[in-house]
Amino acid sequence: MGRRSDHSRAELERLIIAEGHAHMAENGFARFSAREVAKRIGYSIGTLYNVFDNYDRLILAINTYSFQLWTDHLNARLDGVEGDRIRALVEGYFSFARENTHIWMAIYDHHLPPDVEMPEEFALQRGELTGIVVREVAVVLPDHAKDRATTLARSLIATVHGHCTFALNGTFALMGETEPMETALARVRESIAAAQRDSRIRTD
Amino acid sequence: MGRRSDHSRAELERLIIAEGHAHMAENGFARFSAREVAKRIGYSIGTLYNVFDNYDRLILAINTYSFQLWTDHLNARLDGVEGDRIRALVEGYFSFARENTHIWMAIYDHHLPPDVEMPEEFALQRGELTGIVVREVAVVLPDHAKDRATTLARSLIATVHGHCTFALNGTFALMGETEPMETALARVRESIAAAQRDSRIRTD
DNA sequence: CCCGATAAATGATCAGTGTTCAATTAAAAT
DNA sequence: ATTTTAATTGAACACTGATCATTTATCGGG
Repeated sequence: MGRRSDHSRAELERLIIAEGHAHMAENGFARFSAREVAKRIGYSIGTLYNVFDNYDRLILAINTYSFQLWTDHLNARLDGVEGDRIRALVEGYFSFARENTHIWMAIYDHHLPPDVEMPEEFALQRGELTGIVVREVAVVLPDHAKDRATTLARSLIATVHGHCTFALNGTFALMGETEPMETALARVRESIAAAQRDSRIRTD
Repeated sequence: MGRRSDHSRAELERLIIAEGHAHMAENGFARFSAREVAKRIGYSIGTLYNVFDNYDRLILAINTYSFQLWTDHLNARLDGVEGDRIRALVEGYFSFARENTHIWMAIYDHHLPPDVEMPEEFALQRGELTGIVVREVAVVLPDHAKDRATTLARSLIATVHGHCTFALNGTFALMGETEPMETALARVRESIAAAQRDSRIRTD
């Protein structure tokens, strides 16, 4: 058939991402299939490849959408929390991963081949999550240490990420660790406290 | 052909792992192929599937071998270091990952399906790496806190792992972080210092 | 109203994958 | 020499990502 008025290019793109996302949630990265996504949306593989011209760009779009949901999840968790916003952040990181295991893992299971590049718009969307953390870390740092917020935030994300990874991939279970989230939070607290102390020394 | 005297079962197994490991190092998890490994060792796919009766068990064997090399790498790095053994540990973690990117990533790219279980021997081999870290962490903790070494070590491995992951998968580059290893070491130092302080308080 | 022009959608086709298993082959036992 | 045993094979199957000539529908102009 030719042009079908029931779906514009943009709509089709969103449809593919939505259905691809659902398929990823159900099957995970290893069993994901572009053909299956095509079936789900009721189009042929050809059409899917017209919109996303290769597998990696499709996965990239789906994973970027996951980042969007993750960002929303974090913001929702933070909204209205007056006291311990750092805890809310760590809990939000973990709970999204726990409630969307396949989705979360797919983000890190996929590695861009060197010949495919990340669209800038995607990189920006992914960066928003970092932005949230940077802002919250900045709040708990003393004035004279605010400039360290970005560096520290990136590192704390990595710390929490490592704990979250081991929690979901079974490494912690194998090691005997039973409360990964609380452990991650403890590490984050220690590093923030150290940063607070550091700057106090320099200010006194 | 029937039984060929040139390779015993055990030898064949080692040959497959060795050649599979080399193939993994060259191509990475996504482009790894059992067929290609069969070609490399000069046997048919059938033979390969007689030794490792599915793909996951083959990858499991290759990745466990990687853990063995990683453990050796860490021990070599630690050997003779009198002063800063914690730094040696973190540097060893990173340098192995950096020098064996595909190999290291494959360990975490592969997820065991629920119906395939990890052989106990493999789990033990993988646990040795943790053992090294636990011992070294115990050394720097005061006597009254030695019992916390295991818990803390697991958490510190996760911390370093998170930083290493972001260093290799491009997340840190995207964020602007340029010295992931030193950053990871800083976090580790803070947490060890906190553990040392904690126990001092309880002992005073 | 019809007819090109344009754009969207198709699916057979290709090269590759993991996996299976009846058939083959070689060695060992009798 | 013959049977038994075990290792090895590779064609076959159902799938995958990717391609692209072909078909199909819509639209603009005569």
